[in-house]
Amino acid sequence: MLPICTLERLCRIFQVLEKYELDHISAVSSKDLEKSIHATSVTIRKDISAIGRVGVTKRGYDVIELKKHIGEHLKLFRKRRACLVGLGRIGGALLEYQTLQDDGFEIIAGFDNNVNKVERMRTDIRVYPVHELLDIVKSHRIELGIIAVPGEAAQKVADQLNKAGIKGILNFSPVGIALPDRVIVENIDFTTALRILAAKMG
Amino acid sequence: MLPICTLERLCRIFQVLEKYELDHISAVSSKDLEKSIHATSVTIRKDISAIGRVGVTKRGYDVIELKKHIGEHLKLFRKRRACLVGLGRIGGALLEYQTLQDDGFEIIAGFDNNVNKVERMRTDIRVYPVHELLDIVKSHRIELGIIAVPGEAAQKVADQLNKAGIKGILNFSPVGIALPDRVIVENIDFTTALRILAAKMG
DNA sequence: CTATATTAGTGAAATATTTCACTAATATAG
DNA sequence: CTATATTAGTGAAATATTTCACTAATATAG
Repeated sequence: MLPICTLERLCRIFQVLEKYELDHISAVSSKDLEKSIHATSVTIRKDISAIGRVGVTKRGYDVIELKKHIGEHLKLFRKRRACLVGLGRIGGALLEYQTLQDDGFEIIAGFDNNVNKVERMRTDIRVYPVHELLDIVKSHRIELGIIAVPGEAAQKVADQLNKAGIKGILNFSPVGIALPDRVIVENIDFTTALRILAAKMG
Repeated sequence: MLPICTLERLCRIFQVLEKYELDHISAVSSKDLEKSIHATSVTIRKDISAIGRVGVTKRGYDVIELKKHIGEHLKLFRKRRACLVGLGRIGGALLEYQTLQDDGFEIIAGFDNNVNKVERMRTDIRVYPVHELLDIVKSHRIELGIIAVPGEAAQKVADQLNKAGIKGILNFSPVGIALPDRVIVENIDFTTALRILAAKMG
């Protein structure tokens, strides 16, 4: 198994490569990646070599090839069926990210207690009331849930998603959610991120 | 110096303690924190003991006291003057987080190329066009910048903030920004977070 | 064509981080 | 009151991660 930190850096490298690709830059060295990945070149080479070598001496890595290589090893090209719970500001911001639709993630359903919210959204995902979550997630075989509800509702939503057999959760709410280890949880918490930043600033 | 990972966990513990405080729970054990922090109790005890002991055998930690203790060591109670660049969906969502205003962060100015955006916001921060960024950040001695602009504008904004002498940046744009080490950068990237989640899901 | 510089790859050493295995303290059950 | 269970704290061991120090390859300058 790949170390978690390697896995995280590889995802970030993947992200950066996408930008290089758009800029039609064909090759990139581990040294080039240092600044944007915030790791040393040797760490980056170790990370890449952990999934098999693809670099060329003196030229670096072929952008397209490396991206493909990382994507395959991390199974990033496999379409993931996802749902979005909570269609407030953050939920809305997420739907605007078409990258998600482009790249591996397919948001199949939205949930909100106010079903009319969909009318204000520029998207065509189906929106359901939260009490239908269990059924819809099961019947559409959704494997990934994005929680964008207020903190006080997050654990309840997480429990529902868990009950429906979800495999991973991206949690935007400011409270940590507790679930069995079977479910992978990634947190994105603005306030904590700001505090970490402040603490690092000293 | 505190290890980065300890520092990050302490920030998360701080966050969780806030919730306990609201629920009027007076004491918490390292075991209780395990699930929400996603670390073992012994790691949590090590983290806490790294900033000086405050626990009580058999009872755990006093919520209020521990929160105060962490806050002081991490200088989380010091007001930080911040600005927000980009008032689109994400910027808007951030402004709604009153926690930021409550707890250590004071958003003093907003920047957007469309200055009229302020009218749609339910907030009373002053909004300026981006070209005034350098002046405003300097004159208000803002030490922290939040970048919530589209990827293609992020590096330019980061350079401006750097030039204005900012100390830390919270970057919501999906591109990594390159700055001298003097500036602490913390990234929040939805797509990468989803990919990390997907990769961990296997 | 040759020397030099740059770059990937990698085993080993160094460093960082977590976990083990224990002690000390004390609340609680009986 | 006594035994037990629970919890914090912590040095040492174990593990994970990064960095060092090197080799091999090759593009580029001259």
